[in-house]
Amino acid sequence: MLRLKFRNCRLTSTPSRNYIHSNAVRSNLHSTNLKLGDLSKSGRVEEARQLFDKMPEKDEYTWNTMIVAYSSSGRLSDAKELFRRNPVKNTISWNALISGHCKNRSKDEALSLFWEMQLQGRSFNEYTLGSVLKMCASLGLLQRGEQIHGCTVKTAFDSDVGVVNGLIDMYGQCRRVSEAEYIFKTMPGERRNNVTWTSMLTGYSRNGFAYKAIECFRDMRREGTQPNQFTFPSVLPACGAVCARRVGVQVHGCIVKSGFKTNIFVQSAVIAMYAKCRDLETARALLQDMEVDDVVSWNSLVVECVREGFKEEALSLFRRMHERDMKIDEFTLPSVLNCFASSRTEMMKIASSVHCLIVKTGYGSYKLVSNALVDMYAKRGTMDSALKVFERMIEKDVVSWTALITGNGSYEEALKLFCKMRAEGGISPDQMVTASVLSASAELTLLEFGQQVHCNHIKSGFPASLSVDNSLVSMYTKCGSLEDAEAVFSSMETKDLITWTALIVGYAKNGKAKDSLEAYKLMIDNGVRPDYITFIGLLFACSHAGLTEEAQRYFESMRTVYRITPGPEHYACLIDLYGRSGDFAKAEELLNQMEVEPDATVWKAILAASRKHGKIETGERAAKTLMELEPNNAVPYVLLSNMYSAAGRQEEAANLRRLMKSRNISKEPGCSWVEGRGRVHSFMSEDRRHQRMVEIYSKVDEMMLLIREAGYEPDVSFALHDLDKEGKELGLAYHSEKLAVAFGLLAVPDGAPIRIIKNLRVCGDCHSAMKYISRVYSRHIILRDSNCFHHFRDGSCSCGDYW
DNA sequence: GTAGGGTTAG
Repeated sequence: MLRLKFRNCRLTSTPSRNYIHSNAVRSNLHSTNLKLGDLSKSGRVEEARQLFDKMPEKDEYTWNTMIVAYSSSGRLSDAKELFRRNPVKNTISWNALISGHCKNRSKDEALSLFWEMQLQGRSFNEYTLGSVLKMCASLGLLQRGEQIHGCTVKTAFDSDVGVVNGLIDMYGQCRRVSEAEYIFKTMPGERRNNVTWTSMLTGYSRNGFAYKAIECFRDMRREGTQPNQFTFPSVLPACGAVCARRVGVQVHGCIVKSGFKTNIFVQSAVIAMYAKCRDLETARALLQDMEVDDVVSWNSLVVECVREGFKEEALSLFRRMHERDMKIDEFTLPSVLNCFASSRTEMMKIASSVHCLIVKTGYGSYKLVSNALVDMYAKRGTMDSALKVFERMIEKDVVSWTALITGNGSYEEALKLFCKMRAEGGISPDQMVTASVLSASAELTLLEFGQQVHCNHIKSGFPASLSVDNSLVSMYTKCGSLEDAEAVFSSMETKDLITWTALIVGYAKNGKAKDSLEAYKLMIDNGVRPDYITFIGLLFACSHAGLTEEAQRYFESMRTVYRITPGPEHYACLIDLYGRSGDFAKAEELLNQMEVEPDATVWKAILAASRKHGKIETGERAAKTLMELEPNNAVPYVLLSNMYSAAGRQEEAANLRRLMKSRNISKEPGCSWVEGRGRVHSFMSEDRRHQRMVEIYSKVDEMMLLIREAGYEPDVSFALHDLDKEGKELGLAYHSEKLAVAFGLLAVPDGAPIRIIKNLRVCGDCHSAMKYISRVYSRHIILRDSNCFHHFRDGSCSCGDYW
């Protein structure tokens, strides 16, 4: 009000001569300032500097425009120097300088200018906050961003829509979607502009919340806000991510109507969307119709062709890019390299020529390209080449490590690499590497390690991912921790075939046949089609629970309902079941009916059945085939020799043992291990290497005493042959699994289950002892042997004494 | 008339 009055006053008074003169100068200055601004905007900084130096008179605007010219072209020290010399500094001068540092990602400098500004008594405003927030967003500086958020609340700038937009974007880019959502939802609806909507949408889309992104797009239009060239490239990837082609087509229609059709960002996103929705034809046609050869659009199509397995098409696109003299970039090459990761060996020649091209063109120094090279070599099993590329990389990121970890054939090596990645610092695991490491932990049955990876993943704040959740379900079942597997399973919003199958197989291997079949029923009710693996789980469950009729029914439905040809694994389960339930003839009949070549698993089942039924002839056939299939396996020798002994054919038994010796085949030594406090404690039979050996042996003695009182009788048929009775009993007492359980009783806290893993099948005497131990000590003992899990609780075992 | 906020390709 005051200012208005003052202005009016000036306007009504008669202008003096001096005033007219100064007005003329001002108008001259004004037009030069505008010229300076134009030069700055078009990036002609040197010309701007020359003009600035020549100007006889300068005002605030002149100085600020020149600071902007330097600042936005990255000449930060020039900007700073000019800022220092500027006699008419104002808030805009500060903002211009800070914005330059923010755009240049000089975060320390930018933030210290931000604080310095305030120390010098100059308050920041909505523009300052906007710049700094954008920098926090693009660098993922969550803590700084939160600090700035605090400033906006204290100074009430959080009512400025530009600042709010910056906050939403910052939280979105720092993967804090719920914070972004909270700010978005609590602001008055009428204040949201299209930047607000687009920022929220982008937050959803980038963080894997595709459906929410699509919903956000609909709400935006419903509220009457027009989407623009920024909105479309954000919503389209969300449609692609969930294969929502119909929604994608609607968005496409909206684009055509809105006139953003020719925008290169929009167009490339449309092509990518169709390609992701497996409509390569439309994608190809759109690419053909484009007025310019846009490398991004071509790249998206190459990527999708690779993903859909059309390698030839991808390579031909790549060739055509060459022919059209398009600039191949660091995004084209990784997709092309992906073609070779899983291709035939003949293709490696082309792969080598692409690698040469990369070296020649200097693209080897691009992270994306090197990552793809590491990935390709690792997946092809040429780890030395992969490591060579990896070690030469200056800046390794989580993708580089993932390529190395996932491609590695050895699980142990994979975990070591993962630990190394964590130890070298600065790199936090993402969903891809988490899923991969969880699978490796599962294969090695490292529950504690898997749990740590799980905890880390929760803390990381990544949204739910199907592949991580599936790996978790699988890891927990493979480590015998069904409660945890169930907890993850029931927390999952979407489940796929892999999820259900992991649970079905998991229950089966943990002796929970009923739950396994129940889960199968639920899966079918949920409209999920079973596959080859699902049926292995189901038949395994049936065979271990003696459910002959059910097994036959499932086996039939495999072929008749789901058109899946049964494989050797399925036959092995059924043969095992018949053998065990006493129907040897059926087992043999099934063997002869097999459409596929029987493998070692099938012959092992036949051998076990023959042994149980004393069918030496079939046993001989099975054992001999097994000796050929697995020349280093001692099992067929031992089992057949035992069958001879049992039939009183001692000489043949001895011959077989001699043959075994002459072929240098020995029984794989039994080994049991317990995981504890980040260490694996392993025990062999009569092992005396452990640090707490004395304690462990006296615990074994106590154990044996207590369980004998409870009714346990040692079964010396499982002991070595050439000892007297007492020696045999002692030998039994110090079997690896008994040492492991004794250690577990000493080291595992009361109430927690003792988890043991054994490389071979558990010995019959140990199995019986474990049952007693679980009762006498009131402990849940979980023993995973080479075949399945045994949950010993209160004197009985989940396997129903069959393994 | 000077300063801030949203976008595509692995």
